[in-house]
Amino acid sequence: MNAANIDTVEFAKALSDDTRQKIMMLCCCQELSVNDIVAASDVAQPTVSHHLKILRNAGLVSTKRRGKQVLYTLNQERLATACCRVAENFAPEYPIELTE
Amino acid sequence: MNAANIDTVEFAKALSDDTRQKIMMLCCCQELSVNDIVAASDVAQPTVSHHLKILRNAGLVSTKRRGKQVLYTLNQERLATACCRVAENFAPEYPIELTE
DNA sequence: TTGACAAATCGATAAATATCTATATAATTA
DNA sequence: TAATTATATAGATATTTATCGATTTGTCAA
Repeated sequence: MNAANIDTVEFAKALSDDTRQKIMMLCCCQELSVNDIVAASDVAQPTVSHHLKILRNAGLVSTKRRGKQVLYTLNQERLATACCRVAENFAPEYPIELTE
Repeated sequence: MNAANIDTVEFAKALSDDTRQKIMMLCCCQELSVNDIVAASDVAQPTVSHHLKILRNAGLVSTKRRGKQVLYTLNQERLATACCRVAENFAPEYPIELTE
């Protein structure tokens, strides 16, 4: 009920944009508001929201509201699991594991 | 000189299409001609060639000519390496390793 | 060298997507 | 409640991409 329901096409689509990868790097290991991300990127606020929605639909970010702000953070576990799933599917001869 | 030069956006773009993932599954663990792939898929030959070109540019398939045919096979090592690279970048708290 | 087959490229078209401005919704504060 | 701030959504536009039919290029065999 976790690794099982990863859609590898949706996962890859979510990853397949430079702006989104930048956003992902930004909110990796920390919680950032949308405005924080806008300030750190070079696109407009609605564009950031658009990308965050795609990432959220793919399960790659989690959200939490703090007052007026919505905080986003990268869902690293999901991401690592999805990477393993892709490798399982397409590189069965090179087994990959989540260490620890 | 291997893991280093993986462009994670190019990698994700290559993965981010249903038809391409089907093609990848087909030529995983075996060498297939373009016609073999066309026969096993539901798209036209130029479309298959188009997708193979994208996969080849991303280093995800290797080619070999056999007479009139060109054989394609999935580059599993590259794929596994790319998955690890993505996980390293975006899930540093969930270290992943190529076992063995 | 001509004919046949395999794959790649070209050019056109349609669908998907990234981006923006304008506006709506949500939450807080005066 | 009205004003303010933060985010999401709507609608428009431009770019990218997937797809196809037609053609070209490459390889082999008669």
